[in-house]
Amino acid sequence: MILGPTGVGKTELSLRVAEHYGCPILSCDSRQVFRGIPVGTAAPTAEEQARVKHYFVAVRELEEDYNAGRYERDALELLDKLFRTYRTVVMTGGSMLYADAVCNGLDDLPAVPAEIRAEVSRRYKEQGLAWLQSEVQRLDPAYWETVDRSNPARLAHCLELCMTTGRSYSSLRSGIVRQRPFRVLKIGLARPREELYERINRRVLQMVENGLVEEAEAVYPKRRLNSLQTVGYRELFAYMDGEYDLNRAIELIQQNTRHYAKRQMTWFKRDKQIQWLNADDDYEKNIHTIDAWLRADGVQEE
RNA sequence: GGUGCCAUAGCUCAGUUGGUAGAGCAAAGGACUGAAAAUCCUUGUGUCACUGGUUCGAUUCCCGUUGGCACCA
Repeated sequence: MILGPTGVGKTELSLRVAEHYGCPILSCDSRQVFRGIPVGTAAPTAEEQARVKHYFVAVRELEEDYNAGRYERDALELLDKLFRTYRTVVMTGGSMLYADAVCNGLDDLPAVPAEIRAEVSRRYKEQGLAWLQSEVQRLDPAYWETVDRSNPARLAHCLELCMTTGRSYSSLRSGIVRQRPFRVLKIGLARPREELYERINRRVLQMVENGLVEEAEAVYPKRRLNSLQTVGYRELFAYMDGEYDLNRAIELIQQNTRHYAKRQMTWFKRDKQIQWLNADDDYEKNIHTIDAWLRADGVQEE
């Protein structure tokens, strides 16, 4: 598993590693799964996909309610097939909830019916955070003790499940780490912060040159979809709505991408299983290191 | 050249009837079990432009200097 903040350079290293082992790449990216937004999500290009077989890139419609749970199931099913042929496969991406779902597993939760979701979001809009808080307190006092009480997304999710199942959300959470029929080597790609931020800034400008604005215009009618609550699109939608000019939108995309990278990094810091590589080192050297790690783990043999 | 206004945190600005100052944004740190590129939490000492004066005490009042803006020549 090759991890790292957005813009560090995961794509090229992953391609080289996959070529080295003659294996496919599974994208672990909550936005690249969708069709229609390749530029803004820095999805692997046609040329890159011609080099190595990719999975989970541009395979879902923007309208679909894709999420970490579905990704976990899809990825496990695919891995089961792939491991019949390959000794090693590469998973790469920066969606850490998705990565954790694959490595550790999520609890089995039922799908929330659309009506319940709509009901919760309507009452939240009408009655605000206080309503979510008092409902969680009432329906799931145990969860109330541990939640981030000012986070509407967390509270709403708890309520949705309480209302769907008739049980408390906390009773559905086991926190069990699943055993997987494969071993995971987590490799982090690191780069000095300042350098990362410069790369991000440059990449955003490159995306605009590659047609990001046109891409956003094409999906503008679908802007309310969850799949489009994505850095690069939200800012351009606001620009199209006349909230600010294009230059401001671009500045905000750069800034919000930096924020996103920072959030990813706090996730990485917590995961002690990650072994780090320097993104500035040459590919030969990094692949050699990865090879050594895999051999030490007994995964690859000489 | 003259007159007026302005100069406070990286940026935009508020404020102190004289007792050394605070918001938003940025930045940094953190949380995260089906919306996760989402969502949320925490963190504000800065020669209050510079020099001198008045004062027990000046970022606050006064003189001057420098810089910016406006108007008049």
